[in-house]
Amino acid sequence: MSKAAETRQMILQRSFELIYQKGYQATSIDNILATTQVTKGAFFYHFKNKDEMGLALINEVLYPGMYATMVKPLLDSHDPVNEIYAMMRNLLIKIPFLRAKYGCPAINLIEEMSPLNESFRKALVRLTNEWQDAIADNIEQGKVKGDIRSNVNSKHTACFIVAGYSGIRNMGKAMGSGCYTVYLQELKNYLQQLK
Amino acid sequence: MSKAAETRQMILQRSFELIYQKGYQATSIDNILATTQVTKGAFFYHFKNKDEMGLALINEVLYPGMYATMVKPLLDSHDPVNEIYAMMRNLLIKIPFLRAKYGCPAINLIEEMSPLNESFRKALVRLTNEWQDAIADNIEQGKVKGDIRSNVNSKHTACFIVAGYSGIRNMGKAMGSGCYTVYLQELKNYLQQLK
DNA sequence: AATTAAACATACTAATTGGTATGTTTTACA
DNA sequence: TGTAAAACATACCAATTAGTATGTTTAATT
Repeated sequence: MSKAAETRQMILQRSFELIYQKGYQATSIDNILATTQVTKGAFFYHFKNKDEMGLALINEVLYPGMYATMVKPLLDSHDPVNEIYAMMRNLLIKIPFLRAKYGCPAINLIEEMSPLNESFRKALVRLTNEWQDAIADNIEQGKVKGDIRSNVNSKHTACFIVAGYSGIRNMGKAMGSGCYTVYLQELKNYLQQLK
Repeated sequence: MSKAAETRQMILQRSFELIYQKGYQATSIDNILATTQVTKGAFFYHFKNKDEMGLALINEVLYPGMYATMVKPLLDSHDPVNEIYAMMRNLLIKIPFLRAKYGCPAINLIEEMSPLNESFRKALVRLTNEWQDAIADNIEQGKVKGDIRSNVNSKHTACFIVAGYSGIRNMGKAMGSGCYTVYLQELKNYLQQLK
């Protein structure tokens, strides 16, 4: 990776962390410059404006990260229901970067920016759909295997599960991580009942 | 109500609508002044600062509104499961003020302000808990009546339901109101299975 | 109706915002 | 190794921010 590409990457990474904790609009460019030690000239050489940086951040940092932890574990599944649960448990309590107080970076961006920026919205819908589809595919495989009732609507169920995750991330911000374990218990019940 | 009280109430009401659509931090005081036709002197006569106004807004506008639509319909329930579903359906698709694009004002505030302002967080936790408790009480009544299995954990179930609502409000921002009906169908399944 | 405090108005401020104009320094390559 | 373009640095700008200082008007009570 060239030095310029490294600078760009570093700006995206640090901005991602700042925005995760403070929100997109509340994170100023000067704020990013201070934590990256990059000058304004360098920043605006790499990105036309703040929103273009934000979009790059979604596609180049958020998307790969979420694909690895949310989608990949569900592909070529052997034990569908347990894999969905394990993925969720991993996501909620095994990734040190994600803290209850700050929620989930993807959910945060959807919440804050979807109504304000159409480009952001579309990029974030893509992430959500990919996750939802992976969950639905997983459930379909469970149906083929006979692990899951044939009258389960996989897409609807996937939507319900995604909503649950999104919601518990929101609750966690106000209530702390305690509600994660409660949620996981009920998720297990819900998944069990699909059998 | 005295004229001063009316002014104060009007500021809170209009601010509530603005903040609902743009977010708390993105709504400037000048912005509020423009839509209320109130001058800066009047604003700062009624509120010490922006955050105090925000807190008043939570307690005096958000709280009563949400109590009426989310808590009250669940008290003294005759048909627990159906009342939870009806409340949710009403909340999601029967209140014209609430639009999918802008989500739920309470959820929005939790998401944006919980990590940033401890007073806001506490006030919002109170709302959430009150709703969650009303749902749990409703389920307990269902257990007494024999409508709901005795091995259902009412508090956990309530948490799961609240998370679901919060999450579908988030998804609705990105995907539109279509996902509401999908969610409601799966919620019905979930509630049915508590019987 | 007179009075006085409550209620509101106007004009300002210092700090911060995203972004630009105009430089200087690196770095890759001929 | 010379050179041109890529990569970065500095100094600025106009607009916006929350908040204040200092007024004037309105309204409730005697």
